[in-house]
Amino acid sequence: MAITIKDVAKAANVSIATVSLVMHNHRRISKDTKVKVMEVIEKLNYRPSRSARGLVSRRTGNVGFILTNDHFLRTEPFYTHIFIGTEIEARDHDFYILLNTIDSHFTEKDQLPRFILDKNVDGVIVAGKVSNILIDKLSSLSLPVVYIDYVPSNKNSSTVLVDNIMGGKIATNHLIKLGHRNIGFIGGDIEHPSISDRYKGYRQAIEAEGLPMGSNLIETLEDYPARTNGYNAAKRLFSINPDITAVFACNDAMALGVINYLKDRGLRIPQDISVIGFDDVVSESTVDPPLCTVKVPTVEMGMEAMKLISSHLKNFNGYPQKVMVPVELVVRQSTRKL
Amino acid sequence: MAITIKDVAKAANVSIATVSLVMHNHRRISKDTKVKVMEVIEKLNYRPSRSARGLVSRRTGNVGFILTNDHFLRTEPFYTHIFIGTEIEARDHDFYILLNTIDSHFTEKDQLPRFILDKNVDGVIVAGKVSNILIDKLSSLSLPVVYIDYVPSNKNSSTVLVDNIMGGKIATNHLIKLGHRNIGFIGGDIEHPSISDRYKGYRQAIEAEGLPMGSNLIETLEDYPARTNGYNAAKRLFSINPDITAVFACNDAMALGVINYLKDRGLRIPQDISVIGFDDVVSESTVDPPLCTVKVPTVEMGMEAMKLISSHLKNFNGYPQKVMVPVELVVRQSTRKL
DNA sequence: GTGAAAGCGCTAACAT
DNA sequence: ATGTTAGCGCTTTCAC
Repeated sequence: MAITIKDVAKAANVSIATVSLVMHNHRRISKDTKVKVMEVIEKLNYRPSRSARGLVSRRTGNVGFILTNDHFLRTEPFYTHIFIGTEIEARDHDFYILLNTIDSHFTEKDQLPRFILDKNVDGVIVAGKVSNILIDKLSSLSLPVVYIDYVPSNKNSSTVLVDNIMGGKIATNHLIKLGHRNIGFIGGDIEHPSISDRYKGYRQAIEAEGLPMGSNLIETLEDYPARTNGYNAAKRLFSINPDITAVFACNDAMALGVINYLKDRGLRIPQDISVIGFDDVVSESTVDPPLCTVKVPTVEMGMEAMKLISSHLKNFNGYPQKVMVPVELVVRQSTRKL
Repeated sequence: MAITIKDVAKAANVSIATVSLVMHNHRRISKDTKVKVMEVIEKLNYRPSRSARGLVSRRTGNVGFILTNDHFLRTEPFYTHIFIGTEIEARDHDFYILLNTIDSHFTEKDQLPRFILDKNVDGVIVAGKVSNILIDKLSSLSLPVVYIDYVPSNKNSSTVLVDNIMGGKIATNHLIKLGHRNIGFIGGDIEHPSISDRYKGYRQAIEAEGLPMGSNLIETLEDYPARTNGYNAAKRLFSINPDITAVFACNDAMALGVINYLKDRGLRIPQDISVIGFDDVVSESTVDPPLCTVKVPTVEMGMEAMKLISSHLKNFNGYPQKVMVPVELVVRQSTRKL
């Protein structure tokens, strides 16, 4: 039988109400009793029952984490690292994270995640792009929601976003500083806000330098960014403009595809062409040469989201907040000075 | 205010006890009332409160998932896929999975996962190799524990294991069938049961065929298997025995290292050397040529573990069970007929 | 076969 | 500043 609040009360010679007040460090408790009770709690190693607490306080102490299954099953650890970030931060806030993957094409007919139907979460974190139908359903729920790495159609939610514009600039400026003047951009679904922002940063850097930017330098496909797409995009890009000396791929997966294509054409990286990616999700030794990229602090993003949820939950802070996390250039051997 | 058991009872014109009995499909309930109550539950969309249930039944409805943080943060999705498998299966058993990563070098001083200290789980799933100290602590806890992909020092626990011996045989036989007679094995930490079993399978296949197996064909390093290890191991292997025509690497990460080494030496794969890996965690288009490997059904392993925990929890089935999951050859272009 | 009622461990309103 | 107490929603004896 586990230690209950009664055991603590008895051992400390106070009422259970006092113990409860101490646990929530209520102001109207004398220093002395507080210390005394705390000592007993410590000694008995008392942990309050989450069920009992939940029953009376109508809080579960759980936070739901929603992710599309293709995002979770991706070989790149981007979203799983965000997930682990929420878990790490949750420890400090005494929450537990419940994961639920959903179909990427969530429709009107699909059920909401089980933890919502079960009323088993106090708030929800959504990572990555999800369907507007889901977003609408969530926002009609009066549950705090924090979006990570995606700007929901419903604008007044809290978000944790990557500074993609800055990242696009940083990547492009790196190439410019290395002396490149003919820089290709390879994007995925340009409708995706992250991709379009990275492209925006690229444009800004190019224009700031007064470099030429014919439309032949941009190649975007509608499909989901993936290596094969990167391969095909590179093929098209170089057929349009063979004079390119450096490529900025909108993410590492595409960059790998670009590298594969260039290698197949017998070109060397970085001697013939410099390549830079985005995300830093590729293990350094997987690809030869190691990929120069822009690092996204995935674990920290998860932590930030958890902090936001927690502040919404604890302070009844209803104002949506926006957190923008910085990115960082990671120089590796896939780029070189011209 | 959410629907409670009282609302259902009132609407169905029965007592709350009856509703509860129906929910647990108790035998002593007449068909008629059962149908009637079920209809009301359906109509009102009633979901019992997990807190209330937990309070009285002393069950949380949660299962803990323990993983070392380096396993979770690995770029290969092996353990994250196992994790998602437990989550998928948990839906059918009405459990929630709580994740907790721990340090790989869990010592006497380290705290047990928070969900255990909080008594917030009914059972625990442990994936991958963990320290004996943790295993001992867990087994002294009177919580059902299921181990995935690792044989705990404490032998009488339930386990979900990969048929590594069979996998080693399958991989080696594939190479033998292609005409290879001089086949190298590259292993990681041979102390690790998975690795040693794969090696065992390799030996069995080689010996069954009456092929020579000088000790020069085996190269095991003590370090954790990783690409750099694979690279260095290949270097040593080929310096000892330059006549090898095919390499069986104990996992995909090592295989990538082997491929990198061979490419650096100017050898072509599979024309000059065939390479086969194990695990199938490398995206097909990441490596050139696509890696032939032995697929481990990771998601299914997670599902099996959840089934075991659930059966232990629901049937008070105390007998430890062992589930062995089969592996499967995945033929891709990194091997060829001699 | 069904209902009444006790009680799980806790919080919070109200008493003192 | 601390104690008393009602009651959160459910399961589970025990009556009937």
